[in-house]
Amino acid sequence: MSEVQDTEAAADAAPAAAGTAPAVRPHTGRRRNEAAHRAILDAALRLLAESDGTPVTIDAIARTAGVGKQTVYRWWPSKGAVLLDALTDRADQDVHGPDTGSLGSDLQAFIATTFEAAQRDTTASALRTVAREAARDPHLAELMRSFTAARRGALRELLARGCERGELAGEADLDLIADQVYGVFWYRFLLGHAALDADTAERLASSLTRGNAAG
Amino acid sequence: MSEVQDTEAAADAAPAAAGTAPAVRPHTGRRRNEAAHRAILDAALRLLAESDGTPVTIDAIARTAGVGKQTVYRWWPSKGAVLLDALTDRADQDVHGPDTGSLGSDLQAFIATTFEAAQRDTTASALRTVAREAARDPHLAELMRSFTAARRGALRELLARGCERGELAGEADLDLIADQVYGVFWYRFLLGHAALDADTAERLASSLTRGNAAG
DNA sequence: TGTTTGCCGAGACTGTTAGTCTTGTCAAGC
DNA sequence: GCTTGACAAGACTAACAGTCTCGGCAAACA
Repeated sequence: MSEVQDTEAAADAAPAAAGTAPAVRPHTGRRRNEAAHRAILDAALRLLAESDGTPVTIDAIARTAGVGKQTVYRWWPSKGAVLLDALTDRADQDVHGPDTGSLGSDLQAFIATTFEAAQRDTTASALRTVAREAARDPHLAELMRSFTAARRGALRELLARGCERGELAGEADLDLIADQVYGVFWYRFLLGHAALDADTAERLASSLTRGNAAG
Repeated sequence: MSEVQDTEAAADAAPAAAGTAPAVRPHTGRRRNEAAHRAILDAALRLLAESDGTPVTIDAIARTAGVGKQTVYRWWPSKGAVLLDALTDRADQDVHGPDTGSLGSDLQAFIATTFEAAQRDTTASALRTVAREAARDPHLAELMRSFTAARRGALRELLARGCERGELAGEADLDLIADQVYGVFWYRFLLGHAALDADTAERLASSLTRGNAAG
């Protein structure tokens, strides 16, 4: 997700003919400071986790990281990009559902894991804040869309395996089932009117399995 | 939902004893202009409907309504309150689910109606904008919470009827079922990655009915 | 060693918007 | 006619995203 521009990658290109575009030349000057990069991500994550719902500002991130604002914008194109990068930085990027051989237990494990991961203290507040910011920031919204699409895709695969095994009806709408899972998750997560606990995960999994079973 | 302060309502209270709070006295001076109130709501609704995702500003509402900004704040406490009021102004406030005697058809009708209502051109854009604003505005978020709670309550009643009739298992989690409906709805409505059509409503209703049937 | 290049921190600056405050006007009642 | 309080207009404040500028410093190279 980091937007590091690699100037050196093109350094071995042939020199441009005279009179055309300026010659590609090797990188010179001071290099980007990886420590600043990390400090920004760490600061963003900490502020996100500590946020009580109020938006996290770029000024605060830069100040906390001991970094100039311009440095933030040198590495990321917008505030949203920093926030989402901070959030996904340490999370497994390749989501992989469990594969126990039974749809019921796979699904329940997947849902329970999702619920649990979002409840972890540092994550919950950060995720909520990012979701809130995404509502206003089209750039972040796009990043969130691909983020959620990846998760949904993993769940869909899990469901497809169940379908192949004949545990789900052939005409079952896998996308709708996935959206029921993530719909409940986000709805409860953002409104906070009801729990997202292991018991809920179990009920949800069994309701979905029964509701879309073959036969 | 209008936050009209009714100064006159307390006018017939007994005069305060000397030395305590100032005496309640009848209203004097120019009265509030009901036409301005309506003009603001109409302007807000129109701007919400026309909004292409960019936030609707108070300045724009006031200018469109031909009204001073202060007048807006005289009637409503915050921008969010105006927006939600504009949105709910014409909607049925008392949500009532259908009652055909069969859970399956009741549920399907309820979901289909919900999906359909949200798709109406003027509503969809307005609802999306209000949801986006609610993400940043705690006051509006609170109003939205009670707004959604009312809808969820109507759905829950519908489900409770089905439960009494024995169409749902006694141990079925009615709140979870309701949250699946509204979860899918908001998830798809806000992300826009999949349709909210009559077919989806039917599949969702039947999946929920089968997944939580008695026996 | 000295020069060039480009990142660095610091912070001033611009533009936008929510919400408040001010001013002069106008209508309702006494 | 006087008092009261709503009214339109718009100046003002405070936040915040994102840009720009500046002097400083480190990496490569001559």
